[in-house]
Amino acid sequence: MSPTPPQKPERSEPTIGKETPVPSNFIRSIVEEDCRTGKWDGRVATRFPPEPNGYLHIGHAKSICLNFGLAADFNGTCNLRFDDTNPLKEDVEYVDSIKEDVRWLGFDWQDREYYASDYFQQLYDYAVQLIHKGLAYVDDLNADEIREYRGTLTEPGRESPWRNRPVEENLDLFHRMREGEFPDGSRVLRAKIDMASPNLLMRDPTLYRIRKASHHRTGDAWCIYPMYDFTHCLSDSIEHITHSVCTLEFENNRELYDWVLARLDVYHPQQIEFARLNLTYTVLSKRKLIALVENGVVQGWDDPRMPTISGMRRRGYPPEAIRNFCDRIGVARRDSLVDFALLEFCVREYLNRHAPRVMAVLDPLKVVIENWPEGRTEEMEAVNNPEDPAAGTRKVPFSGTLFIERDDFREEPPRKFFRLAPGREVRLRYAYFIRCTDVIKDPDTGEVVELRCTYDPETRGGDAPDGRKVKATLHWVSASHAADAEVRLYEHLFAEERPGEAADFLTTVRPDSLRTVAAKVEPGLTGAEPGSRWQFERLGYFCVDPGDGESGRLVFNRTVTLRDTWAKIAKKTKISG
RNA sequence: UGGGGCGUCGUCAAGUGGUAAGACACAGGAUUUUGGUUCCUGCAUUCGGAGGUUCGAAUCCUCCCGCCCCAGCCA
Repeated sequence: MSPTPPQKPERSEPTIGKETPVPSNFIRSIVEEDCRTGKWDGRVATRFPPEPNGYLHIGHAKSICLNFGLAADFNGTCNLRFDDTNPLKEDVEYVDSIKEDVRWLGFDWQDREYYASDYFQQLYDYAVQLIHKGLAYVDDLNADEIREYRGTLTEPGRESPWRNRPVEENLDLFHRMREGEFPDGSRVLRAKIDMASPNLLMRDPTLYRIRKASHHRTGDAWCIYPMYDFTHCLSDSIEHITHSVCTLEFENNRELYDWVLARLDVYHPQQIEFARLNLTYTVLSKRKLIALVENGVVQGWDDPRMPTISGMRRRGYPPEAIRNFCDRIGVARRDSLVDFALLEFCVREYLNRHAPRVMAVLDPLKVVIENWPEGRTEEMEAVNNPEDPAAGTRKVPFSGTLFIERDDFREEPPRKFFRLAPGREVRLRYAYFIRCTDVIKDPDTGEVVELRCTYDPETRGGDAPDGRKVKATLHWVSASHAADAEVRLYEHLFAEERPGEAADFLTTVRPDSLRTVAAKVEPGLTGAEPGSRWQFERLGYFCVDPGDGESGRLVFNRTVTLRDTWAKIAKKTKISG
């Protein structure tokens, strides 16, 4: 007998459009006002400027949705620009993953893929201009000395002895820095601003440093590299960005950007800062995420427990849900910690409407129907998605030997436990009512190893002609027809709501964030497409692992559980599940 | 204790002088062949605190308190 072919799995088509209108926020208001007054001639040009030194995470998604969303809604453009000014930390692996993730999230930068490294010559020329104007100088102080001279939060800094070198000497030295005449760390180019500024970033910030390292894009063409602050504001200027949206910690840098752009007398975008995203039970700092990967706490950047876009993709989070989440959390200037439950809500909301239902038993308990005709198999008709009539129905084989969920049986049922127990009758979804007549245990361990039941032939499909009711409906799988699958059950990676606040966040990692079980799934799932998303009825949403499904093995990652009212009752009444 | 920011429900978040939206979470209840979904209902007499201005303040003023960011040749 050939099993029903897999249903059409739920898959996301990348879309640029919004599912629901985006709630407004102070940045949209500014953009709206600027369009109204014609401040930028009605132009809206944003950009998403990642450094290719790590994978994108949900915090980046907030910025991506904001910047691309602004562009889409105001008929503008959003550039993808890599701020790749530090060859020591950056790599093409990261630029590739970033592009893939932005695309997967549903955004399109068309031909506007830029790299700060493409501006190196122009940036160099700008630096020379500053030197000409007496606004930048080559400093021979080393890193330690520069730090000493900088002063502290409460004390002004001191001027470097090299600060007042003649322009010609600075020009010559800077040129020779570029030519590779000096070793790494021996000299830097600094802006000549104000060593007594209360804003430390204005105390003669470094503009260029010597780094004889090859760059993933420019190779060995350069041995001096511009600093982020100098590069970033000028890159925005070069690209004629109108609204340079960034996170709050760059507010202090704005004074420096204003200084650079004003002294160079170039196009001057408007910077607007917003609060970065923080999520409960997770960390979002690049440093900490790298630590998780490098310490082997997780299996890689795309481990389903990671808050990275690639991790969430592998976990089964649909891009639509992530976008919706980003729209719901809002954009404001106050520090915030968003409840992870909101993300899960968005995931469930989307998956409820789109994921086909299927039956799978994660912790199988054998059930033998004693009055079932020997060798008989029936095809039960099951609804693919009650939320979507167009999803149709499928056939699921039923026989006299089944598996049900071990959690669905209790020898001594506690109060409010509606599921199977000795003598009790329940419904098997889309099949028959069954009644438990006997419990078979392992004589040594006392563990329940099998249930003997009888079925009522009158209840085919799940309704009793005599109108009698049952209080529970259980999912099941026919033992001889079921397919084997490995199912990975994920929990939060961290035990603490704010792991980042622990002295050592690695100590808050849960040892049980991943549990792997051998499950029995309905035969139609055989050959399910990698990345496809399903609802295992009564359990949760699961996604076929895109990577580990080779050699015909079926591997599912649990995306998120269904809301579980029983678990809440059980917990509340101190009944262990 | 220099400078820059921020403080509205458990968590996000509207509100910009006229008498506290919405969402998540949570708690009840209805419907249900997923203890799912859906649907009702409840959930800030109060906006970090104290004064003041005003007929009227979360919104204006003053002082105070708390939290975040900045001392990379990282971004």
